[in-house]
Amino acid sequence: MEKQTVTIYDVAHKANVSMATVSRVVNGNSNVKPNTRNKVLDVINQLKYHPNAVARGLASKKTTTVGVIIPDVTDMYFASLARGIDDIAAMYKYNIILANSDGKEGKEIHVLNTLLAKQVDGIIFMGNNITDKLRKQFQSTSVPIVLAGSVDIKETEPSINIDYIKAVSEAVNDLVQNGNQKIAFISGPLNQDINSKYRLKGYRYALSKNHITYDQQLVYGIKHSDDLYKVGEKLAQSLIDNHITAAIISDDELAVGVLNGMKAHNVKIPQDFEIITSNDTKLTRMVRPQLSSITQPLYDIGAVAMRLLTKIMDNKKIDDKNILLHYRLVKRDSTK
Amino acid sequence: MEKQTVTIYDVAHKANVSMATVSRVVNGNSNVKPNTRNKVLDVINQLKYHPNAVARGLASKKTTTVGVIIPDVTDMYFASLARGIDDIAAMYKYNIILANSDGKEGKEIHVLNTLLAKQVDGIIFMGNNITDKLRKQFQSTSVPIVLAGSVDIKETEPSINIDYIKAVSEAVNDLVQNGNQKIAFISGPLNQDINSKYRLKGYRYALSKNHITYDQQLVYGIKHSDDLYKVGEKLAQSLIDNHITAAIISDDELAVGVLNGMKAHNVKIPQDFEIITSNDTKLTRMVRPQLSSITQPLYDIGAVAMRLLTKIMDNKKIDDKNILLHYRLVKRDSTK
DNA sequence: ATGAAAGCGCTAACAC
DNA sequence: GTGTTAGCGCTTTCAT
Repeated sequence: MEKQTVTIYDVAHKANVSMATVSRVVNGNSNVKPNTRNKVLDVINQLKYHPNAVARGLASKKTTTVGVIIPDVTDMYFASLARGIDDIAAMYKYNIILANSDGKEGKEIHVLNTLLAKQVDGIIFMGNNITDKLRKQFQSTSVPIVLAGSVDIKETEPSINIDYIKAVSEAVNDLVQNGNQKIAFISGPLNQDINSKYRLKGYRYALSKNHITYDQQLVYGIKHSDDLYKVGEKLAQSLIDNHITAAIISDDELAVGVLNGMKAHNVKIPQDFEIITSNDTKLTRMVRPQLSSITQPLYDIGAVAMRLLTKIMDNKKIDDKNILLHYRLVKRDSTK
Repeated sequence: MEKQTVTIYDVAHKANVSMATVSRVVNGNSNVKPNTRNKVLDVINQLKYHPNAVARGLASKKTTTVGVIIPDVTDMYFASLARGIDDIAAMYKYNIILANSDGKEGKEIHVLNTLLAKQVDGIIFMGNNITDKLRKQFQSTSVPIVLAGSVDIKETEPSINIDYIKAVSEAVNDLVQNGNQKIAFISGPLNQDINSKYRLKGYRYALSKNHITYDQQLVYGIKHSDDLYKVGEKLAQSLIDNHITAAIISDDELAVGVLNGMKAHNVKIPQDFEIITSNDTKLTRMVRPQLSSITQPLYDIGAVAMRLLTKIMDNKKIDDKNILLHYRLVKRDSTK
């Protein structure tokens, strides 16, 4: 009872045409007489013929699948991008192979190679850090790669991001305007470029603009952790001890942790402590007080990345390879 | 400068062996003299040969990829399952093609067929409702399918779930023990079996056990919506008007909405209103008060589903095709 | 232990 | 407009 596969040959045979003709109607090639087209279509229906994408992929050297490397699907930030990616992919008849990397270089490289082995037509990479080794891997393949919500300081690959430097700078400036002098910078690992070379830079820029001296003590670079929320929660004590009155935080879960941690210590938000977070995931609106945030067009970052990738895969020339999408600063209830 | 693909032929040629032998070493077949194996391995490294998975797929009729149909990756519940699925898939050297369906029958069927066209070796389906049409599609393919966190009232396909009836029943019983008489049942659409045939059943069972008459007025079946959180928030007024003092809620985002909605109306949680939610996503621990919840082993549901799928794909016989994983009731701060 | 050769199901020249 | 045919890169009998 193995489902006997019906191939293009069977259809051709039964319809009294050549395989080429069947292939043409299946692929919507216009060079087919309406008559024969219908005949073929009929047989296709009778036989319940379904094209085999693997065979097609081997013959045409295109799989209409793209690889998507993501640190963790359960991270709202990346999941939101992934949704944008998949929607646009579907729109262009692509499928995505999704692979979690935990942001670990080893996994990233491994998964990149299996994706390549599967002959994906393109790759969208998400990750907080592009190491030299990884960059080298990127460059050693001819398969197009686009970075989504992920910076490459060397900008060797096309990418979609927001201007993290300016965004953070604006946020910090806001905090200063509200009267804060001791503002914490809380982010993921500082050995990740996005934190040290972008966000922290924006932070320092805003401080200097406002003639506030940079204090290393106020910089919290969280090391890689499975549960940023908990880390944030535990940070509260130190924040209080250091007499800090505000924070710019790079991750929403981390920010929620800080928020709850502070509240647990009876610190009033925003009266005694202000928070601005960075990703504007739906979390920001679910906690109380709602978190003020840099807003990013999460879905669009993914969507634009995928759209850009399709262009590159189609060999269309692209004008801008490192695109910055618009961000805004949304004041909710964690700022005065 | 097109990257000239090096094939198994090139390796065979340069190593002075047949393609069959190269194939054997690549696939770890033991029938190769250590000597030749090493010779081949050497050449593989020199030539930087990488097997083409598409060609392999066509020849072997196995793609080592499985399709994963998910309503929405940005839904924490499903994303958590997806993570479990991918981890186990990776462990077994499978990749996953992830496709969002929005839980819409049309999309589900469409995506199922493109997955099949891509010759996936198996499929994991997640969705709140299995329609007759969908079930028919499932049955018309010989590709194994496993349902994860998704019930099929007819149990035609293998599935991994928790016992929703008992879980909800216990939760409601708890609410009654706490003195509540007017307990709302809040869930997604009641035309979805998981809500009407399972959860609601558990709710009614607990009520009758406690001699409380079932009141249709207290049953809130939310129609399909993009933003359950907002829906929940708006529900508060009605809950108050109906003098309801507790609720069992089927979705965490929905529950958070209700929680915040009630708080906005100055209703004290849990003193004046108790909430038990159902999925125990990390959201439950991020809001204040923290939500009491039925706890589900989210990651494991996905992991077990994938593991079961590998067994079926390997034609191993399976003992239990409809598996119920353990749940518990975790009392946090939204219950007395 | 190794090789020869026939496909896997389709596409893409190229010819007519 | 339609057909012929040579691959795409690999696995898998079947011999030896």
